[in-house]
Amino acid sequence: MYERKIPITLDCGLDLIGEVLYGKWKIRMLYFIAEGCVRPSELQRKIPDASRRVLTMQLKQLEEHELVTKTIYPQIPLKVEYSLTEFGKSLLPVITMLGQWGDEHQERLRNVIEKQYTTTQMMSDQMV
Amino acid sequence: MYERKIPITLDCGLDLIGEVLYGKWKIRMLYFIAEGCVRPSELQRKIPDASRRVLTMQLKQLEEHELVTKTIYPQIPLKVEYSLTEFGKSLLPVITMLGQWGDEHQERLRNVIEKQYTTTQMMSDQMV
DNA sequence: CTGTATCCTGGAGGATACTG
DNA sequence: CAGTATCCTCCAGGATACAG
Repeated sequence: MYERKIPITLDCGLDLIGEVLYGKWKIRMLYFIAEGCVRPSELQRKIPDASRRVLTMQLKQLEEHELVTKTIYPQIPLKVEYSLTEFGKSLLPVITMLGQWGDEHQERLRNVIEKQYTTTQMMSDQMV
Repeated sequence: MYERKIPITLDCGLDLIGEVLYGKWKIRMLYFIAEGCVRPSELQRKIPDASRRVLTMQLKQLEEHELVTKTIYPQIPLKVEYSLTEFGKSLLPVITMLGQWGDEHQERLRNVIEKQYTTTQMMSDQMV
């Protein structure tokens, strides 16, 4: 029907990127680090819904995946900064595209998401 | 440091697209449907790791989010086909880009992922 | 300030068996 | 063939308290 416009290897590419981007806050963190929020406390402020523990964990994973670099300044109080590696920067266009699509279809998205939400609501209301 | 190259609204765009793409198999399903695997059984075959139940659930969500359309042919045995809406098709470039990035960095990705995996292994080995 | 150790919970997703 | 109903597991992520 769509005549295989997409080369098959993509399938595996999706796996791999999924591996690296998996984690509730990772994309956001990359995004904010790119924006200049390079210290954990800044990120924490930007993403208040995330717990400190998870924030740290996912930063560590990003580091293991070589998307960010961690720099420790041995001061009191401690100062830590994260920055994107070249590898990490190569991901920015992808993230930008994700965000742009969401942005461009903002209204429609809000509609369909809201609609689905209220449907769920109705169902749980009926449960009572 | 990176001087805010990315417009701030992206942040919300990321939320919205996340909402719609959230689900272990959704991106894959969209991808395969675009490729011409339009029947549930075909998708099931392409994604054998997914359970029938979840496959159906996520298809239903994609439908609610207006990314796919469901067509039922009242035959025995039943025949069902899914196809991308225009809205859904607008997502293809994004998916393609995701997959391409993963594809292009395939080797490096395999390395860092593998490395992290073995690290985890070592740790759980030490646990013993 | 940054990071770790514990404990706990929600809910996504799997297995299985069933209906139409 | 397509979909649903139950039941169950597992772990990502939150809360909290503490340490360097």
